[in-house]
Parts: sequence; structure tokens; C-alpha cells
Amino acid sequence: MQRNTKQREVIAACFSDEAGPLSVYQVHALAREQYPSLGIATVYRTVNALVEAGMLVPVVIGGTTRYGLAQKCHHPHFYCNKCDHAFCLESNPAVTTRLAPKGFVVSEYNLVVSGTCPSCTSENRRRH
Amino acid sequence: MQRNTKQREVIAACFSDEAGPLSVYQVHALAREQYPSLGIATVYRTVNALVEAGMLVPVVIGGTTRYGLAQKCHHPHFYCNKCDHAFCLESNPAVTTRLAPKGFVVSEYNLVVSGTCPSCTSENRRRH
DNA sequence: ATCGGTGCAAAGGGTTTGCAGGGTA
DNA sequence: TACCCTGCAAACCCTTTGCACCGAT
Repeated sequence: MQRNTKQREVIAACFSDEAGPLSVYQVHALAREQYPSLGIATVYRTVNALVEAGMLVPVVIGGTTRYGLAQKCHHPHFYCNKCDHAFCLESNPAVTTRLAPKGFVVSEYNLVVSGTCPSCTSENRRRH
Repeated sequence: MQRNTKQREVIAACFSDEAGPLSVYQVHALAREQYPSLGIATVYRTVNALVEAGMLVPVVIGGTTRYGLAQKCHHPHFYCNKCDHAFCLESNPAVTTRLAPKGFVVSEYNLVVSGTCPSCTSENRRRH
């Protein structure tokens, strides 16, 4: 039987508070603010358990795996090269339909668009 | 100045011969058939150099980075979970346009659809 | 008191780097 | 001959695992 611990509470809270998917490293940094002795292995174990449990889904962004809430993250994401933040995008029906030609059985898809986010773009403009 | 070596020739040929993008591991295995003493470090260095040179582009598929010819691989890919092979898909105009909302500057995108490819699907059918 | 969860450190897998020797130009 | 490239091994991440202790039930 599963037990409730402070560590799990803090880790799970990171995802509820955040808009976009987080890497294990980011979760560790965030959660440590509230629980400094938290070990990285615990984050890995907890995140993997939450994926198994169906609460989180993995989203691969630029070679790094991030994790987002399942009910929020079955859709495209935007990755900002400047601030290293990942955003959730609206699901685009045109993407999900007719993705593969005849004969290919589609079970899922992963779409990551990258570039510069609005706030990094405006920061850039201010400098000119 | 860059020099032509047998190793580079063999590695580059792997990509010309292949339909889909390859992982470093796959390139190493393929290239070793023609050059058995080839070291994995040389494959990493050569592939990275070819990406720098613009000949190859990285395609992240299921957490693993594969590499494909630049002129062939700026488009969606299909990953077969059964045979572990990556296929190139036709570029879908609906995907490349209107990907991100206003304010986001898109520089590139990575779309991987996964499931079962035609030959693995038919193999499955034969067993029933 | 039990036994699942945690932190630490070691082990594992994939990728990069330092170095001496070899091969291209 | 010069010096870029290669293979080997060590170094480096990132992630998982083993183990003894801690703490929720």
C-alpha cells in the first residue's frame, strides 16, 4: 500500500503550480525550496511512479524528457530556446488527423515547436 | 582544412543508403560492416561535424536522438514501436502553419508520430 | 512493529574529451 | 613533414539500483 509523505506532496505540488512540463532537474530545484534535504533519486522514483499511475505524461523536448500533468499535456508544446521554458499549446485538429499515410497505425504523437517566447521576444526588442 | 578519410566516407554513406534517420548506435553498427575497427567516438565526432556542416539534422525520437540528411529530414517522422525503425513522412502544410499563438516566434519544429508500421501490422495479422 | 519510502553512494548507459599514434595532403 | 583524424580509455553527464535507516500506518 502506498504511503503519503511530505516529499511526494511537495513534488506533486510542483506540477500543479506550473504551467508547462518540467524536467527532473527543474522539479528537484523547485521542490528543494520547500524541502531542502530532498534527494534527486527520490524525484526520479516519484516522477516515474506518477507516470505509472497516469498522473504525469513524459514530453520529450530537445532531447530532454520533461513531465506534465496528463490531463493538461496531451497536446503540442512550445520550447523557448532563450529562457529554456516549455509552454503548452492548444491542440491542433489538423495535426492529429491524417498524420500518417495508409498502413501506418498511429498510437500517439509528440510535437514540439521551438523558437522564442513572447516575453523573451519583447526583452530583445527593448534592447534595440 | 578538412581531410577525407575512409571512416568519414563510410559513415556518410550510411545516411545516403538509408530511408529514415539513424541513431549513433545504428550508424556504428552499419559502418562497422565495412570498417570493423571503427570506434564509437569517431562516429559521434563525425556525426556532430556533419550536423555543424549542415548535412545532417537531429531528429529526437522517443528520447533517442537520430540523424537524417538535412535535405530529406525537415518534416514529420513515424516511429514504429515494434521494429524500432524510423520513417520519413510527407510534410503537412497544416502542421507547419499556425503552430503557435501570437507572440511566439517559431524557428523550427519536431513532430514524431508513433505506432505500428505497415509491415509490422501485416505480420501481426498473419499470426491470427 | 511493520514495511514502504528516503537519502546516500555506487553502478549503468550514453556521450564527450585527452592523448599518443597513424594517415592525408 | 605538418597536423588533422582516429582509437582507446578515462571522464562526464543523467538515470537507476542497493542498502541501511526513517517514518507513516
